Amino acid sequence: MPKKGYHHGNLRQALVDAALQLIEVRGPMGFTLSEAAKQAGVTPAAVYRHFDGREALIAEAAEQGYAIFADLMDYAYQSGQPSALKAFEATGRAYLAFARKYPGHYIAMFESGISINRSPELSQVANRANAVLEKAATDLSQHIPEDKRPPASMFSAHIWAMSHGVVELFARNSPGRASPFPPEDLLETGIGIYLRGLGLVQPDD
Amino acid sequence: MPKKGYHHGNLRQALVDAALQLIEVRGPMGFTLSEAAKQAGVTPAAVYRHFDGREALIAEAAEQGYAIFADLMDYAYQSGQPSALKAFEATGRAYLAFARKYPGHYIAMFESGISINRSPELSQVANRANAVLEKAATDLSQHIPEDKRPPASMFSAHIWAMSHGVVELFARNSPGRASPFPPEDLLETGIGIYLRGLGLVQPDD
DNA sequence: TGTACATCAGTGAACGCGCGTTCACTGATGTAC
DNA sequence: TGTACATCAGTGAACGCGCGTTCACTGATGTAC
Repeated sequence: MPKKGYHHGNLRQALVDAALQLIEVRGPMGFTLSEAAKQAGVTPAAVYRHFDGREALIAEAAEQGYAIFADLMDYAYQSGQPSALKAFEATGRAYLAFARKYPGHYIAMFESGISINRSPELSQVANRANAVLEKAATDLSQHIPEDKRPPASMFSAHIWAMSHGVVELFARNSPGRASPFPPEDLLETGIGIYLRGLGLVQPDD
Repeated sequence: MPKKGYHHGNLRQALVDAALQLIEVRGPMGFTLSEAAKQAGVTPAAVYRHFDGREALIAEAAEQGYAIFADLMDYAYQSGQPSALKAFEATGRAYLAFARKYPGHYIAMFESGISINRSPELSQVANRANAVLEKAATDLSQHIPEDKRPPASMFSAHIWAMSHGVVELFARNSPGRASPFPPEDLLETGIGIYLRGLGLVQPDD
């Protein structure tokens, strides 16, 4: 974060980065605009040159998070092609990998309390992320006999819920609530059992 | 909340109740000691007659929540006996029912950031709640062939994760993130598919 | 039953603090001539 | 290349606010005699 004198050069992004780090360390509500400004080497008032206020800064952090998230999910999905099953499993892993690698973004997105409908840009990029998971679920559900096929959106909601639950309960440093299993294993086996329940993987695999 | 004059009568519990309501409305960090005191009809300083401070008040709310939670889970478990399957499914439903009926407690327990190891009493009652779910999982896993039986604690972690995920993503009023399905249905079907994956319910059920 | 007194729950004023936000300003940058 | 000037990113002082916490106090309660 080199300060080049009076003018910063790239303050906007420096503020977002500072916010992300603070959100990660202090929690979604422990984040303060003033501290983010200080960390970027700037007066709190300077923030207002780039953002409408505290909330707008968090929203930008979340928006960038959703963009990374969507890219990651999409990459995972592509990497599993042409197997619908492999693609689906890869997106599941990508979810947890994202939460681990970008905890600040993850918190801004899911725990900061900002509404997804705050701005058109935000809701658009959030929907893009969601669409990847739903696409993977739709592909996969083609392999289930039509009459016992659950709606793909339900299917993806199940996986999303389990992934999110694993992250929140076991992958965050919630003191004293550590699982006896690595979160990655927990999610992998959980999704495996779920898919077997759908008849998508063989009982003896 | 009748104030009986100078002495309140049951201020301690009134403060906990006020805290719960505020936590529910304002979020885990939006809660303030001063506001809870005001809502209980009392000076902020009066809180210190009953609690060591802000955190202790939240911890008490969480502790009461865990106690209710454990009772509810236990009741559900008992109500399903002697069928291990029915007992297990009932505990799953009880999880969501608790989150819906006691949102303030739920948030204090899982989203306020207080550590479960803050006090022996807290960790004890939290473990009691957890133990019920694990017991139900253990019972049920007896019906799985021994060689392909996952550890019961993994099993219960899966269900816990999915339940928690459904609550956080779809049962809370996260604006714009509403599921197209009622959370209860989502959890019911999700657990159903998972149990089928374990070979515990028949494919044609 | 009535009085004296110990207990202790709640008061109210005060504290220092950091917050988000505003405002008139200043000084670095880059462009026009 | 050098100068004048417009632009605008960041300053720094100030604001009002509500927070958690402390303290010496007061007055209601309930018990001993």
